[in-house]
Amino acid sequence: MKSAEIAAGLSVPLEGMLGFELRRTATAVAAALSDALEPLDLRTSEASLLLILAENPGCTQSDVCRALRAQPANMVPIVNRLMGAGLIEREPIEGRAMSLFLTRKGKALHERVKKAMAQHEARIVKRLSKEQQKQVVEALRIICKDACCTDS
Amino acid sequence: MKSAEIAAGLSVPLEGMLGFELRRTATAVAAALSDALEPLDLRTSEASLLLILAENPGCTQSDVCRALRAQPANMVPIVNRLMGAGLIEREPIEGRAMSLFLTRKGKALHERVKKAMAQHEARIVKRLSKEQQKQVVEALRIICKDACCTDS
DNA sequence: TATTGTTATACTCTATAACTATA
DNA sequence: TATAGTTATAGAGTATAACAATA
Repeated sequence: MKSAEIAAGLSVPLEGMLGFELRRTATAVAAALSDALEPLDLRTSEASLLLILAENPGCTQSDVCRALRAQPANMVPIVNRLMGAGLIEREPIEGRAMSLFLTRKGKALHERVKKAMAQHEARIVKRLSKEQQKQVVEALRIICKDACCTDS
Repeated sequence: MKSAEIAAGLSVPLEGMLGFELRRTATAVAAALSDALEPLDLRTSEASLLLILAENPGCTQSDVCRALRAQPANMVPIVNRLMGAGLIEREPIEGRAMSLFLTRKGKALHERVKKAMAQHEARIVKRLSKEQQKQVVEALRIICKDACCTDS
């Protein structure tokens, strides 16, 4: 007796399928994170960049792209917005490559981002044991690999 | 030694966080499903509607919305496209409510959707035991609930 | 008046193609 | 030529507000 089925009176063949539950949960979690970051006036992608730059000062945009498996084109507006907000700065290094750093303001905000992220994470895993968390992350990585590659 | 870190040369503080792995995996899985449905000229949302209508002939759009936790406004283009393709039809029932059905063509395509969905699902869980699958789905549901509600 | 459906709109993430600049 | 970054654009999902139609 699943509550969703009762409420809607419908049989939902998708319930219980991993792909469907995955999407539903990821959407809910993303929305929650978005809410948590709103007071900081940051989007998820922007907050991720701050976290990465804090741990990897001086790395380039393409470094970040590879790390996040993002498209270089999609990094541009993110970097631009953070630069506009005075949170990060760039220095040319080699070729067209740009080295990225947090400004003092960026470092200060990063501390708040870290806190917000940790709270968010704690909230979504609060009813899972450490062991369960580890298992889920491991399973997600396996699934991700099998979904990504056309491994015959 | 995680491969992503080696490749990029970056330390990615997000790796291992449930929220991040969730988003990454969900994105990859969604892309894979999208590819799997492309030969049928269906998007994920459209395929989901076919599945639901096959099991709940005669239900209304708002029934579907509640079942999928979707916004009514977002159902309109989906329903329109499937009607335009001759896959579903509607009958007025009560108030403004419309009863939705699969056409013969829709039923035929639904069979192919079911097969494609099953293959997709099999692909993404192929390296997980039944037990693991169950655990992951259960964990996802718990996470989803805790992310959704502002449960103090 | 409450429910159902519709329109219009906007934001985010993701993706691609075509381009510029530099070693 | 290969790499890094940029521009423009497009598609898909999700969200809200305002509206129309019907019991």
